[in-house]
Amino acid sequence: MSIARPTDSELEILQILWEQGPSTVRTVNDLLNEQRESRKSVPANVKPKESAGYTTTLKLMQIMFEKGLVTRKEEGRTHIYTAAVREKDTQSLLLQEFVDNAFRGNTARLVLQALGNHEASAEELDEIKALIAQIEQQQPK
Amino acid sequence: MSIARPTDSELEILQILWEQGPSTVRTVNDLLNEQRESRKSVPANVKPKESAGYTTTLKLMQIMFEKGLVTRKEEGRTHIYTAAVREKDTQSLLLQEFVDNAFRGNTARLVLQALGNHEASAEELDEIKALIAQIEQQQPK
DNA sequence: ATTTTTCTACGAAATTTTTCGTAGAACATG
DNA sequence: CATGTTCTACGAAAAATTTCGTAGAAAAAT
Repeated sequence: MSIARPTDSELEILQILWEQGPSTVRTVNDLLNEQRESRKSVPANVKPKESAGYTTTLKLMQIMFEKGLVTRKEEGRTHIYTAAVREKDTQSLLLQEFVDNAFRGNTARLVLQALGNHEASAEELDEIKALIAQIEQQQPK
Repeated sequence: MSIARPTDSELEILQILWEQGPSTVRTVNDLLNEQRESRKSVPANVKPKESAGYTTTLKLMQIMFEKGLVTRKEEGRTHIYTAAVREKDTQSLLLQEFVDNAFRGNTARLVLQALGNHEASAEELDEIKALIAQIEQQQPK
């Protein structure tokens, strides 16, 4: 069986687990709401979500457990949740899907669009140039 | 009022309108199902959709009309639909949302990931290098 | 002139995703 | 120990998206 695709809400929780490491529902819920609060001011944000109730987050994490997106272990009365999928792998999966849906599989156009929209720093550009050079090296011609 | 965000199914229809230009529901539905049929063989495809019934596509396009994603004009008994949003603008919107959700706004990482996953051709790489050079020119240092 | 096909409109079922209320157990606090 | 807080479990409502059935008008085919 392959890795289940996380929904948007599930992804939000995974982000926190990746960043924080193993956490309780309480911690995840608190951080989630902090983030949502601060993102309200970001102009580029289309539809900022409201603060999530505790049981909402709990239920989501239980579903993620069933799907195999997270593992958990009992620590006294509470559960400690850990991401069961790697950030890179998940991003790769979602990116593949996204480039198919929105760019018809044309990765180059996505990259160009991303670079075009975005105020790229010199460091970022250097990083990208380095990667390109590396790819060119591997597949010469 | 801002541009409504298309759902996945709506995006699929927009893709066809962008590619074909103004079309009837019949045409869109036929092409849609052709595409879905051929995509079934693509291995990277997670959950290939089934063939869509005619009224399903009709209903979707009616909804898109209400949302302002498409315009239409009567041509005898039938309607000719036209995309009311530009492909670039829509991609830009969706990309912004995606990079926020899946990469926490880190565009550089998305670009690196995209280049890393993808078998980039020399032409694509050249194109990207050219754009980078251009950006560096505009914001020297 | 019937019958069959092809449209639109539209309500509503089916699905998927998200949110929440309630209940009961464990724990903490006074 | 009584009271209030904090857990999990779980059903089910709410919301968002997708799919489809039915009806009626117009057009095409027989």
